[in-house]
Amino acid sequence: MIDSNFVERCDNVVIHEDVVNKVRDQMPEAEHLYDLADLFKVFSDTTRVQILYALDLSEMCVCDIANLLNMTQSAISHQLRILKQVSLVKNRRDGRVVYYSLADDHVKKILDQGFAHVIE
Amino acid sequence: MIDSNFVERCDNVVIHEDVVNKVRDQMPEAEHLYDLADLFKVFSDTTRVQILYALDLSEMCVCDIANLLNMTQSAISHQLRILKQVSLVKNRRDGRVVYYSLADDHVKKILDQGFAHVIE
DNA sequence: TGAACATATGAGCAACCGTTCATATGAACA
DNA sequence: TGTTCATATGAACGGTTGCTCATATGTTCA
Repeated sequence: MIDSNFVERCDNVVIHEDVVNKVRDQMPEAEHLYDLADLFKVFSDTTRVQILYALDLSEMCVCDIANLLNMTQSAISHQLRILKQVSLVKNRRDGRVVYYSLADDHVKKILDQGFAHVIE
Repeated sequence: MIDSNFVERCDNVVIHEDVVNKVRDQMPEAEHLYDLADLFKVFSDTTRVQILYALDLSEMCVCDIANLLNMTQSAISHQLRILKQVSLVKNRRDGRVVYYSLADDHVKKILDQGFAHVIE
């Protein structure tokens, strides 16, 4: 039960001023939370999640991924560009073929943490 | 170095057929990955991330959150509805006031896992 | 060098999303 | 009971996003 005094009407100021002040003090920096939402945004598309899980199993070239997911080479390439921009995947060139793989195992940890919540 | 034979031209079938088949076998169910992307979608908005971090610090009513984040009561209420639909927050009513809190500590784990990646 | 091929990329479009605005709901208090 | 107030919600609008299509880039090989 919250016992802080009702300071003002809600549509003007706050109801529980002390609670709001306490939370405001302890909140992480707004910029960090903005970056955090941006990070999750990358994980919020089915195609990208599928790509990341595929790359966790094996490094793959663009064409293989396109065939695995039954999608256009262009669509996959666009998504890989996004994943690379935020350093979730890295790539290496071997002749004409470009192989992609996960940038680090942190990526998998984030995926798995969410996955655990989904399969329950 | 991947040593599988080049089976077909890329724009028709696959390059590394064995790799694609192996990955296809080991991939999590497509439906799970779809749900996973949907879960991350909820975390992919700054407003919702701020709400979740705030609720981790203290249960709060709609009006307090609106004031904390300097946003409309309506906007916050819409977002809380989304968070409740996917069971990330719960609420209790006390008279006219509705207090929201995190549904479980799994939510914080997902946030923190991402946060660790952001602040590095 | 020129043809073939894997990949990258820019423009454009349709679908989705988060906000605002107006209004409805539901509880308290006079 | 009627007014007040906290919250909920539907419609609408502007911005974002993921795909397609066309084309560019860069490497190989004849």
